[in-house]
Amino acid sequence: MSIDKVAKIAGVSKATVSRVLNNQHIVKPATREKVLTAIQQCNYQPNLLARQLRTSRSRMLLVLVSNITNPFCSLVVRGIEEESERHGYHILLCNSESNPTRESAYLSLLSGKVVDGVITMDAISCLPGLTDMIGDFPWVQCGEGDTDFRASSVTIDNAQAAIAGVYHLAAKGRQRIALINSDMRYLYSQQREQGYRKALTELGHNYCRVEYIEELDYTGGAKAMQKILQDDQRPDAIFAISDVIAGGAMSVLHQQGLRIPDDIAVIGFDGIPFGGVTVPPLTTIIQPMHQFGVRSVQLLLRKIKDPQLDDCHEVLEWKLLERGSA
Amino acid sequence: MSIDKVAKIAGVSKATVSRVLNNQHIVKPATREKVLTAIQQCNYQPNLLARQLRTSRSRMLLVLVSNITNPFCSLVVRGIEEESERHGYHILLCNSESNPTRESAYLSLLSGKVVDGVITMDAISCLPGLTDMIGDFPWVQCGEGDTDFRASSVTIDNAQAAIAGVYHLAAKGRQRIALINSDMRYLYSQQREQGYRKALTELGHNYCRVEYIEELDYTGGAKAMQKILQDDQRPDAIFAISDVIAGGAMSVLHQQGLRIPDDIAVIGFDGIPFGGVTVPPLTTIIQPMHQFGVRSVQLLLRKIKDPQLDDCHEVLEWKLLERGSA
DNA sequence: CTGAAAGCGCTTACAG
DNA sequence: CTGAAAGCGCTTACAG
Repeated sequence: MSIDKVAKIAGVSKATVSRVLNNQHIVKPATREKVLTAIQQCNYQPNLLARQLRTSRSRMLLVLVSNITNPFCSLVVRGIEEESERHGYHILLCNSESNPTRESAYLSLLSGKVVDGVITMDAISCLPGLTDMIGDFPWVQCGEGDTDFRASSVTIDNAQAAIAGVYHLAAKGRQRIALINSDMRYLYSQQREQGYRKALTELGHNYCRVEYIEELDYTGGAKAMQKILQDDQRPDAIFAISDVIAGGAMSVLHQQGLRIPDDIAVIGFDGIPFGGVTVPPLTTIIQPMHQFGVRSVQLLLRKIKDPQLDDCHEVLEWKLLERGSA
Repeated sequence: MSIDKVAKIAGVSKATVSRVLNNQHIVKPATREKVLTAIQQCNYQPNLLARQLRTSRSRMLLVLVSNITNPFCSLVVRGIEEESERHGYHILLCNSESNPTRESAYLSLLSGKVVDGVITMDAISCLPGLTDMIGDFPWVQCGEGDTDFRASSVTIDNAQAAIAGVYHLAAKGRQRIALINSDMRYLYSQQREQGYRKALTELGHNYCRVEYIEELDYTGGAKAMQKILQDDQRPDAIFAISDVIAGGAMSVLHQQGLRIPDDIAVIGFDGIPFGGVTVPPLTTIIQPMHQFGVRSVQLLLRKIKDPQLDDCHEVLEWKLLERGSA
C-alpha cells in the first residue's frame, strides 16, 4: 500500500514510483522530482521484503561459523562483512557450535529465499546431510577446502604450512616436537597433522606425539599441555594448531616454571593479535584471515550472479612469523 | 506457485496446505496425510520471504556491534544467538566499526521489515541521527544504558564496579592507580571513569592519571602503557577498562622488566577467557556477558510481542575475580 | 473441516 | 516516458 500512497500524492502510477526508487533513468526529470518530493513528504520507506519476494534476490549472505568466540573466526567474519557491504549485501550470522539442529535451521533460509548463498567455516564433516540442504545454492567453504563437495573454497596449503612450522623448530635444534591438534572433523586439522608427520619423517625424527583437544579455546590448550607434561619424556617444542591453543599451553608452561623457548619452544597457527602480547611473543604461522573473508564473498557473489560458473578452489599464501617463543 | 503445486498434487486448496504447514490442528487427519505426502513427493520448501511479507513478521533480529573481534562482543553475541534460537529467531550481524554509513544501511532493514527489532552494542553517541532510523521499532541497548533514549537496556552498574576495582587495589596498598580508558563516546567508559575518580577522592588519593586509547585492542593497551611509563612518577597499579587492554599493558610491563604485581599491579574488566592465561593470571571485574545477550533478547522479544510495553532498564550483577595480577 | 478470494508491497514485461 | 495489469508465494478472514 505504501508505494501506492506515494503514487497518489505525486499523482503518478506506482510503476513510476518504483522506477524512481530503483534509479531507472528513463523517468522524466520533472516527474522524478514530483515523486521524490512525495517520498520526502510521507517519509516513505520501501518494504524490502516485498522487493526481495518480487525480485527473488535478498542481497543477504548466510555465514556459518562454529564459534564466533574464536578470534580466527571473528577476524574472517570481519573480512566477510566488509566485502559484503561493498557490494550492498548484508550478512546473517549463524554461530553453530557445530550443532546440526541449529545449522539446519539456518540452512533452511537458503531454500526459503531469505539468503542468496552461504559461506561455511564449520568442518565439512560436521555438515552431515546438511549438504543436501545446501543443494545447488551458491556455497563457499572458507578455511576448509574439501573438493568432494559442490562448493568453491578459500584455504591455504595447510600441510605445507605445518611442514614449514616443524622445519622451523628443527632448525632451532628441537628434537622432540609435539603437536596439539584440535578437532579431527576439520579437514585442516587432518592436513596439518599430515604435514607434521611428513616433516618428522623427512627430518628423521623419532619422537612423534599428538595430543587432541576437545574444545578449541585457551582451556583446551592448557589441558592438552598438562597431559603432555605427564609423559615420561618431555618434548622440547610444542606445535599448537592455533594461537589460542598455544596461549593455553604457554600458561601451563609458565605455571610449571618452564622457560619459553629455552626449555620448550612454542609455535602457533593463525596470527591473531593476541600472539603479540604473550610472554614471550608467539611465533606463529599467519593465515590471511581478512583476505579469507574477502575472497570468499567475491567467489560467492560471482556464483550468485552466474550459477553456471564452475567451482573454484583458491589457495592463499601463509607466512611464518618468528617472534620470541620459537 | 509452489504451494499451489503441493495443493494440486494433494488435491486440496492451497489454504489447506498452508494450514498443514502451520500446524493448525483443524485439519482432518486424512487430509493432513495427503498434504504431507504431497509435500514429501515434490520436496516442497516454503518461501519464507512470502510468509514474512504476508505475516509482517520476519523472526529476524538485528545485532549491531562495533567490533566483533573484541571477545567481549563475541561472547555477548553468542548469548544473543543462543537465546534467539530458542525462540525461533535468527540474527543478522552488523559489525559496524562505528561506521555510520554501515550502521544506517543495516538499520534500514528495520523499516524495510527485514528484521523485527534491534540490539545495539555500539556507543549510543555513535548513533547520531541513527536513533531516528530506529524510530519506534523494538530496541534494546546491550552494555550501554542510556535512559534518554526510547530503548530498553541491559547493563551493570559500571560506576560501582569501577569503585570496587579501585578499592581492591587500594586494599593491596596501592597508592598510585592509573586508569587506561577506552573511547569516551561509550557511556560505560564515562561511568567507569566517574567511579574511578570518585573512589580516589573517597580514599584521599592524590595521584590520578587517565590515559585514553584510540582502538580497543591489545595494541591500544600497549601504546597507552608505554605512554604512562614515560611519566616522571610511575604508577604502582593499572586499572584497565577492558581485559584486552590489560593484556596489551601487561606485555609492555614484561618487556620493560617490571614485575606484576610486585612493581605494578594490573586489574582488568570483562572477564574474557584470555585473562586466565596471562602471566600472571589477570584479576578482573567480570561482566555477565552471556547473560547480557540472553536478557537482551528476552526484553526485545517481549517488546516485539507487545509494543505498548514500557522500556525496562535491567542492571545485572558484576563480580570481582581476584587472580594473580592484583 | 475446507475452499475461493483478497491482499501483503513491491517489480516488470507489455502496450501505448 | 508512463500506466494498467499480472504476479512473486504465501496467509487469513469469510462463507459454507
